[in-house]
Amino acid sequence: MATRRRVGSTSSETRTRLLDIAERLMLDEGYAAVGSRRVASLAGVNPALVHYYFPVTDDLFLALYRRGAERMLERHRAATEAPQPLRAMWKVAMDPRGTGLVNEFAALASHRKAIQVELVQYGEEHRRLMTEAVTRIFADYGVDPEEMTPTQLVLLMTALSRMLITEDAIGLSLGHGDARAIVERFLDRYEPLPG
Amino acid sequence: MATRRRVGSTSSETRTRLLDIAERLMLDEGYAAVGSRRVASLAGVNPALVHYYFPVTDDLFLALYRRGAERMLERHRAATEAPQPLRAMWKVAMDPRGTGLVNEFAALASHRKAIQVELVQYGEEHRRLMTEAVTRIFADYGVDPEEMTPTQLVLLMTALSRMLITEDAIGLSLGHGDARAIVERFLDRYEPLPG
DNA sequence: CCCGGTGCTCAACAGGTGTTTAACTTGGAT
DNA sequence: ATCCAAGTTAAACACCTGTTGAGCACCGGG
Repeated sequence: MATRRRVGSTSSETRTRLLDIAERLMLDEGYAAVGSRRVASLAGVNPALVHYYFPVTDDLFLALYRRGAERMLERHRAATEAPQPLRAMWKVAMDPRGTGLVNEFAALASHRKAIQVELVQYGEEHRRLMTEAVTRIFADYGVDPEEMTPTQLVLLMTALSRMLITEDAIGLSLGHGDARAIVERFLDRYEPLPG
Repeated sequence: MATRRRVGSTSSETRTRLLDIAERLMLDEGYAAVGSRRVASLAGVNPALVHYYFPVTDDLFLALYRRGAERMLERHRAATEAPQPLRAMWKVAMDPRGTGLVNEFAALASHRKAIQVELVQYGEEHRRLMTEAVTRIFADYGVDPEEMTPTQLVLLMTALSRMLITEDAIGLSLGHGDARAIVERFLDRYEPLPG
């Protein structure tokens, strides 16, 4: 029963190429456009090859998600070590590629249980790490928790960046300047720019 | 050329039922699950009937979107006339059904131009109306624009409610209490509860 | 009484999808 | 020189999709 078939190695260049294509497809046309046949044809290979590396399509999505999540985690970790860590974190959050993928996966998770589980796991870990980092930074800066708690800044950045990026993608930008100012006024107070 | 086929009346009960089913499907399984055949089978009718009311699938999506958008607009307009209008607006924004649909359509718009156009139009009108209402309310309450501008409150509510509802839907709620407090602390100041 | 329109179905076309099975090719180790 | 394993393909199965053209059943107005 269920003699598992051969599966391609994780370090294969082709595998990476397939993931790159799937990622671009997801950002350009949404998760519904991603599938073994579509990815295969864009890569100029046979659909069966996609299944050689990703036996079922959920495996493709999961691999894509994990790769993106780990990159994002690493970028945020690096941000906490920057000279102005809060600004660096905000910059990472405002990256259209990273946050765009997160948005797409959030939509996908609504009807793919395997993705949902992974999303929640990573989401909680990510939030925990961010909050811990901001807690240290706030202690350093002497931020009054009555003004803003670490959790609040983290969720504020997350919510605003997601909305701004989603809306920018469809060409809606009414009030975006004001929205950014919510976070940036806070940043100006605790991490003032040289100018 | 293009002899347009017969199209069912807008006031038909069946048409409304089809829209209701499409809406539930969209909320439960995401936009990718919505289509003429799927909707037809859930309604227990022939797929051709769906095309009788909605010649092509985009028509279904557009009708669904317009209905939802108008309902949402009306609810928000009613909220501005409530005794505590800011609280009422926040309550409307935090309704999972309405905001859930908005989220799903935002994802859909990325690869359906017709939807995108409609979404931007409605989005801008909605935001404008909300901002005007809040401007009047702020003038009434004497809110210092240094503390918060009307636009900022509108976008803050929108961004936070979208994120909270999206995440709740997949079972991620870390820090949500703190996030809600960002808005609710402001509400407490200007629209204090009786207790 | 029949005529026209409305609601609805049947059956099909044309295409897309995920997935599997077997087999081919190629390059390195033995 | 040969054997094996990895990368890759061709072909097919089974299914789901949007969409259409013709035609059915019914019902109210002439």
